[in-house]
Amino acid sequence: MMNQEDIQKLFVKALQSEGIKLTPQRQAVFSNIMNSEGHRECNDIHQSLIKDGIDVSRATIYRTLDILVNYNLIRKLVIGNDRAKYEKKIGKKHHDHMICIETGNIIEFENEEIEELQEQEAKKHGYQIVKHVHQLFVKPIKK
Amino acid sequence: MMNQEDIQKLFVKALQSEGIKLTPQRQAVFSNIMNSEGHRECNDIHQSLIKDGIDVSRATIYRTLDILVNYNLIRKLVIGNDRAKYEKKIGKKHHDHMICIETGNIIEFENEEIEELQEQEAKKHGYQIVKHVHQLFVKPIKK
DNA sequence: GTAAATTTTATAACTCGATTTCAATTATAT
DNA sequence: ATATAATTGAAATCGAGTTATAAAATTTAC
Repeated sequence: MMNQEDIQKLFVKALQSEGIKLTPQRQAVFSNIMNSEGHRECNDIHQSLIKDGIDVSRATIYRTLDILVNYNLIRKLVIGNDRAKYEKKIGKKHHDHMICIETGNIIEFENEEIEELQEQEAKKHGYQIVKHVHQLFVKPIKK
Repeated sequence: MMNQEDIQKLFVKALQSEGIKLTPQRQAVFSNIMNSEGHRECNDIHQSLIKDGIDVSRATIYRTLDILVNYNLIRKLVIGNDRAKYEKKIGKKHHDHMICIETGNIIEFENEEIEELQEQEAKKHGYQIVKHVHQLFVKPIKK
């Protein structure tokens, strides 16, 4: 299990690797994501920061998110034509998403068997998986 | 197995259901897709039509593609941030896609087990699948 | 400690696929 | 034929995301 400090260190390291500095804005974006749950879009983060009296431009938020994605600290979710969503990744098990088309609800699911099968499927074609997108668009089963 | 005529009938029916007419432009777009293989974007279709001396605007192409998607005659593929791609659907078995990140090649794959498992996964959460997106971003296995 | 150099930021302009508006064209009905 | 309606293409618009740039903040040099 990773604690707050360790996570913060990963962030600092990522910035160092990028050769850029730890600024209040970048810290604010990072903290905001790390102290939240769920799937959040740039606007959510922007709003949330405003509410805390911190005004960071959307441009900076996007730039920071890009870095966090590249260093595997967060995951970018693109579902349909909606705005991209971001979720924290460190300390969380891999999972994919089920999206209820009636409510918009996003449900996380994990299935080792599927993961294994898709590896095999790639191998069968002479490839190895670098990343994957697996989204189920669902509706409730009516009783 | 479905022949050309049957497929054409489905198209006519779709237009009827929409309450719109079978125009030369719409026919041209439809024929172009049905007589082609692979994953094609609006521009590909536009270019291809131009080459045949048929000038249909991109607006009309997009409008027609939308209808074809809604009536399950073609499938819309959105891969990464690229332009949407379309492939004919009728007369083809369901499959998902593997995208080589080195060449951009798109490989189709089908895996009954995965299909089954994801159905179960949805069920487990009280849902049934309406549609799904399953894309593997891969690179060749080096020997 | 102050000035110059560098980095970072926010604003606003821009990008680009896709969609929509609207005037002009084409088809249909009477 | 004339009126009505549908369709089209060009251009305007959309919107998430990116980029240019000038101002602000920070760092570095002296």
